Amino acid sequence: MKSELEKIITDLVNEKFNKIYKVDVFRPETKFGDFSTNIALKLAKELNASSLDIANQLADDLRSQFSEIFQEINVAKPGFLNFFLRDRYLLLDNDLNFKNEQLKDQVIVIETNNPNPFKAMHLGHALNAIIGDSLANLLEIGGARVHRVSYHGDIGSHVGKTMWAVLKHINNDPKNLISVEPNSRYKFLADMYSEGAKAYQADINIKAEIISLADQSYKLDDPIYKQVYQTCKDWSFEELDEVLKRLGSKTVERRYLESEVEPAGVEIVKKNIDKYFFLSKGALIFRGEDYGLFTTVFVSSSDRGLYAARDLGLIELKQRDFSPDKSMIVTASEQKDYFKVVIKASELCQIAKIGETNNITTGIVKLSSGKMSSRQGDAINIVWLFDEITAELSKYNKQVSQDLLVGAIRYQFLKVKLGSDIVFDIKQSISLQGNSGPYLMYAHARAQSIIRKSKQIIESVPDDFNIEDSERNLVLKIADFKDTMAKTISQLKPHLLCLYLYELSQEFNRFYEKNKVIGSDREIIRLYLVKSYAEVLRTGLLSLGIKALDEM
RNA sequence: GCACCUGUAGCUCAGUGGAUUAGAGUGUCUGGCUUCGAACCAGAAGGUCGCAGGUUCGAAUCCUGCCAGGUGUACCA
Repeated sequence: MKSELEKIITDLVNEKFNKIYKVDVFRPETKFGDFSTNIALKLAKELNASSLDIANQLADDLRSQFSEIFQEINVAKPGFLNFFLRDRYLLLDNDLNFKNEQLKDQVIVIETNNPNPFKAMHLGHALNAIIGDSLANLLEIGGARVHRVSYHGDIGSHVGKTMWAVLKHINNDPKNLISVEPNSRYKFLADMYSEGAKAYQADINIKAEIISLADQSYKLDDPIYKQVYQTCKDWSFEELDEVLKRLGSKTVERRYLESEVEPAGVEIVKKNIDKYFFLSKGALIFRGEDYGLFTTVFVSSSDRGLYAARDLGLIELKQRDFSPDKSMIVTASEQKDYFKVVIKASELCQIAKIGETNNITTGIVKLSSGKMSSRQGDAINIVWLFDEITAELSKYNKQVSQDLLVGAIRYQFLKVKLGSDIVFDIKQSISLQGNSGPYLMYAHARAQSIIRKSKQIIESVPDDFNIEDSERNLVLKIADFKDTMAKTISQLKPHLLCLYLYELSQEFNRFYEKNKVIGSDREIIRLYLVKSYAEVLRTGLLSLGIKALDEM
């Protein structure tokens, strides 16, 4: 309805004052009206006239020309126009098509997760995966042709740390890997990494050993090393897949590994020597300062492609595999400036079109209190969070539904503005009350319960549709869905949708408290509202990767 | 040092030009289940919107300066 109103008023203003203005209509506080516009205030300056006079003129014209739409039009103090619509114009727009002009038919490749094998997946990885996956959903809904990919570090120092501890643990005999129970492999690798990381810090001789083992991850020329490495890598991905599934993320189309993109990256750098890359202290560097950035080493003095070269290779491979119009890389904000360098280099080397690659940055997950056990270093293992939330949920139900767990975690991470740091407080993060996933799920289950129990069948808008005061706020909120969704997609900000769905559910709960549906003489109309609400909530949650439950 | 980000209620966060009382959740206090699911609802208390100027009919929101915190800044990713 918002856009329709904007069009009506824009046309009127253009005709009346012979000027082209884009009129904005917004939702004011409910006491002022259903919709408002400040166009008179803006016109007053241009026309050098009283804003109240202009508002009154517009109000008169709208009243006489569109009396079937407007119940009432008020002019308020500085010059606001406030509109109250007739009931049937408040109805939900049933056309739930969210195709976005900018996204339509665009080929977009997006990295939806990037946890490393050979170590545990921590909260930061989970945040990254949840956001990446949800953004991919939104892009799809907006009409883009989305390719989900992932990228993982299977070479380098973290591999050395884990391998050192693993080899020690199995006495350099791959056969001993059998002693690790299949369901404890994840924990095993996490422990091995932790042990290796500690030893690396503590002992200078072990440090040298680990560096050497890290080096082997590139060459794999030792048969025993290779076999153990391969097994652990396979285990890692089996476990990562499992964790990602538990997070509610969709599977990726293509999994890229650092080991495979490194040669491609080094080749690009070497092709562009003395053009964009220069030899300095034995390393190949990119002089970022020339572009307002900073110098970055792409190939080390020992002729190894560093992460910048790998990212360059990755960009090329994605280009080759998908020829995307847009490529999105989701990372933590600490890599923001670094990616400006890589993207600049990729554009200069003509691997990717200018503006094609975007780095979307998420915040960092921080801890609110230092004293948190069951973690290594300062990284909390995501599995631990699963267990904590499951324990909290089981206070209500013996059987904790996987969908509810997914909803709790995803909502928790998505409700904060994309890019903001998340201060992780365990108490708050497992809270099932207030602005939380379970709150939304609960409100949905309540609505479904009414729908199940009512004997009335209603598929479309009741003929004699009208609204009572106690129902009005819910109707207004439902009607906001389309705009909210459009905004969420065009700005790629999931928190806008989260906030909306929460407020929507609040309105539903208030409605529920005040109005009896079943047995009421307004049962048909109210049942229609309940169904509309449930449908909007279900659709909204689904786009965030959360399945609304009918019962819980 | 330079660059970017952040600073809103005890805590965690929305709100980026609009409406005499700046919004949620949480925490504290109070009230509400013989009535469609109380993982809910209603109410109270709680804020110099980091500080100081400026622009504007109007500023948490825009501009300038300052203060505080975070992140990045050549061979880790």
